[in-house]
Amino acid sequence: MAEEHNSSTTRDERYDPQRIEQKWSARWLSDPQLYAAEPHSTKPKYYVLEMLPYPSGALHMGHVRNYAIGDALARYMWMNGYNVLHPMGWDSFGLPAENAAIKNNTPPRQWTLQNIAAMKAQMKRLGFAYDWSREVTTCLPDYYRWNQWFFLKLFEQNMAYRKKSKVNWCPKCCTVLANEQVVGGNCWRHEDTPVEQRELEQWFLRITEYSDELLRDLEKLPGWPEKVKIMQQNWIGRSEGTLVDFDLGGTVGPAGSTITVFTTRVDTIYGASSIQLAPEHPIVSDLTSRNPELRAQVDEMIAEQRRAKEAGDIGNIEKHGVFTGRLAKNPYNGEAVPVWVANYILMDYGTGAIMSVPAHDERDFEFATKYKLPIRLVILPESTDPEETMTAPPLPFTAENGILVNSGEFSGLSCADAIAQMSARAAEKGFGKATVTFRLKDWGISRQRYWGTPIPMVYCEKDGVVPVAEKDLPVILPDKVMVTLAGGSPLASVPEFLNTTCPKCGGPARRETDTMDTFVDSSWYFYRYADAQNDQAPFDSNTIAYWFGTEGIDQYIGGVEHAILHLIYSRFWTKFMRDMGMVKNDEPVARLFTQGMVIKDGAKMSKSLGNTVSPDEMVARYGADATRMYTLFAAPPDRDLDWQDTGIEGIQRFLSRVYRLYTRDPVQANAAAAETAENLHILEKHGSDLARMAIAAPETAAKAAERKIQRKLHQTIKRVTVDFKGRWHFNTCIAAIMELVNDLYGAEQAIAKGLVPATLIAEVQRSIALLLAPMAPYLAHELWEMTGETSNLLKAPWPKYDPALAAEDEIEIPVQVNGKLRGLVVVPAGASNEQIEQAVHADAKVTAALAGKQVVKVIVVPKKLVNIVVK
RNA sequence: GCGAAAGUGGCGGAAUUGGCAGACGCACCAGACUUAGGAUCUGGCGGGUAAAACCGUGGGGGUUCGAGUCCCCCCUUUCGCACCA
Repeated sequence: MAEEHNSSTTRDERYDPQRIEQKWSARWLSDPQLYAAEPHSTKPKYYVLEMLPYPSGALHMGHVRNYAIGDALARYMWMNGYNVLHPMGWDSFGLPAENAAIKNNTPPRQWTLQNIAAMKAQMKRLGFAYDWSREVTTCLPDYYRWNQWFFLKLFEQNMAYRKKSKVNWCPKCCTVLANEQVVGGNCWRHEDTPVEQRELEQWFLRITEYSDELLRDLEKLPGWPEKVKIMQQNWIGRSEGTLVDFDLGGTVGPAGSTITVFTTRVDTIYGASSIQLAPEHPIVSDLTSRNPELRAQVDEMIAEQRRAKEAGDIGNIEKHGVFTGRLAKNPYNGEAVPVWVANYILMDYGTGAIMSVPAHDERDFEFATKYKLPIRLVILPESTDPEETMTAPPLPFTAENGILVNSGEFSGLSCADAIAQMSARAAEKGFGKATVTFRLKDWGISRQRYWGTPIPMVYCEKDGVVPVAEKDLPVILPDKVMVTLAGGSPLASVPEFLNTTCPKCGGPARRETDTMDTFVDSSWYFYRYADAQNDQAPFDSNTIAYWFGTEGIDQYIGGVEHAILHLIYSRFWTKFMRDMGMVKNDEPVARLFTQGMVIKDGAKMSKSLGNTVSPDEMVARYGADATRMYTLFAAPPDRDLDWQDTGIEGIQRFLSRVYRLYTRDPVQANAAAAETAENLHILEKHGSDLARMAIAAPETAAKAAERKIQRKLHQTIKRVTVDFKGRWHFNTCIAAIMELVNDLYGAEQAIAKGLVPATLIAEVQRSIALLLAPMAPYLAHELWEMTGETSNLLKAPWPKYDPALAAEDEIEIPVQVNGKLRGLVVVPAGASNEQIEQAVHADAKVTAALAGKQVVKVIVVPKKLVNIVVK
């Protein structure tokens, strides 16, 4: 103890992040208004948002990186005079809380709130500048009651409906998953657990109502990564095609029954040689009703498809099928074609029935070859040369531009024209029509779990399915629940919850016991931030209009893993709210940034690989500033970051060097400079121009030293500003500051000798504090104070550079001969081309390289380079 | 199979529009100061050479006075999609 006190004189000399960070942390925490957004302001607004975490118990490096980027941006915008909204919250419903409850016998609520407290403390220790007065915790009734409120609105608008259907079931989660939550046939949370198919009664939201708009409006999002937009586009999967009815001739099932096929290539229909049905197609049961052997084969196909789907390699199964013995009539040419059932036809796309055109589709070709079905060519390649006779292409010929042949009256048309005319014909004759199908399906939100928002519906024997009255919200999630993973919704075992009265008739009724998908919570949480305390409505529309404007959140930052799930649901929710008149913006997010992963030893950090790095440990060892700054320095933010333990030490070394620039004792520095004269001569021997000058002409030397530092300062401000604002290349911002610091150390002798005015030194010190403020806020604040500043650095104006001061007096021009570097000439910055050429010809190295050669051409690129072409 | 991104020293990465390839950092080497150094400072650091020449941005072609950067072909890695009719 005593020793620590004794060392106090030297303690201040050393960069001690723990001491500095504790000091500032205490100050920041004592002012809850510090990072508060202003409700009204004359300043321009800026809403910067990072994806809220799931409160798993501890932040990982991926979080730190994500939040370090957002925090740097928020702080930068504050310094640029914006009214910044920078909130944080907790995506706190979900399965891990239930698993933890089972494992540790801790109630989910308690477990979750403990985790939130722990992670919030971590965030505060890291110094992230959040407006905690707007904190959103999705598992608390004051938030989830609005989920329920929205559900009622959706129900009113017929946008929420109940349907029995085949759904994805994760046996580990013991609940249903949305299509978006199935990754390669497996559960998104359990990547090695195949999803099963179950038939269940479920609540769905009609996201497909917005299929077209969700696709079209991607064009309104120039601030989104192309990659994310393409992923969404693929997910929505819009496909234009034609429905065509093939008549079964009344031989099957109800008289006059038909099979409707969906095709994108109706132009090839004269080449159709069979109909292929999905094994689960409803008409198959009619077709197989008097043929048990056929039925058995179909059942085996269904089982096979299910197995393949669960194994995630549907698409690789070998194609096979079985002829049903029936024929169907092609309405275009009257031809009767055989009806087959095939294992490669999927019931959940299109109509579950296709026409098979082997000549112009690879899959059909493979199938037809196997079963020796006719392969009839009906499209020929479009010839570029009109003289050339059209020749038969190799099969299958799947190009989409060609000319129809063997297609009756449509022969001779181009494929595009034929599709239009043939679709029109179908509509006219009543056997089909042009149509659009989507891969996107309605969003199933029922979950057979406890820890989620109760769906506010009741079931009454008399009145059926009845919504809970708005005034009775929230439907509170009961605390006392035995959570188990044994099938069925845990809430069904809580009589106090389950048994209620019907809002309509007052008679006995049962509550819905399923809870909502947690992606409901995250679909609109960022609106709640803008008006988090509102207990009358989810939010006030005028407040939203202020923070969202017409384009949405100014900058959203998060991982690309949410490219489809969260981001498509959020877009849907915004469009629904807009149609309800609640918001004016069409899209929730104007600009999206997806940062790269944090990896180590070439792999994503994971407990199973044992390559995790604990933020707490890093903060304890190197401080929050170094930890944050390293995540910004090690790679540009959009790329994966390869964590290196020695890398963060380099950052800490840099911060120490910066700190020392402010603490260097002038007396000691002067003592060090006592040997200046001698040092100058040593430096001169090392080739220091400044040293040479200081001996020969002290006045000129002083000017030169001053100018050199001043120029570097302004160049640095410029580089940091441009890279920060324009490109988000924090790594090069930091590199630029490092260069400035290196130069200052290089000028140590000059400074010690008093060649550099104290005012300039002070300006440099203030500027470095300002430039570091977004990235290393603790140290920056300390340095700011050390320069004698008393204003709050958080909102101090970002430094400006003077282009005139940043400009070089002299520039070095590389000289090439035939494109190879042969010399370097130094000319005044404003030198004309003639002057440059003169200097070039005066250069010994260049003239040597030119000796005996004939100059063909001299290229002078102003201020850049000279290239002399010789023979 | 389709689509996208990437490939630069021992490593992470610079090079904004075609103009000195390798900024900055790590690691490493040498030196200084030290009782000591896992502190700090100075210098070196793509290959090659005694020094040059020369060779170098995944490979091969091309455009250009000049290519990491633009064009064509190919290879590798990562990610996304995948019987989507």
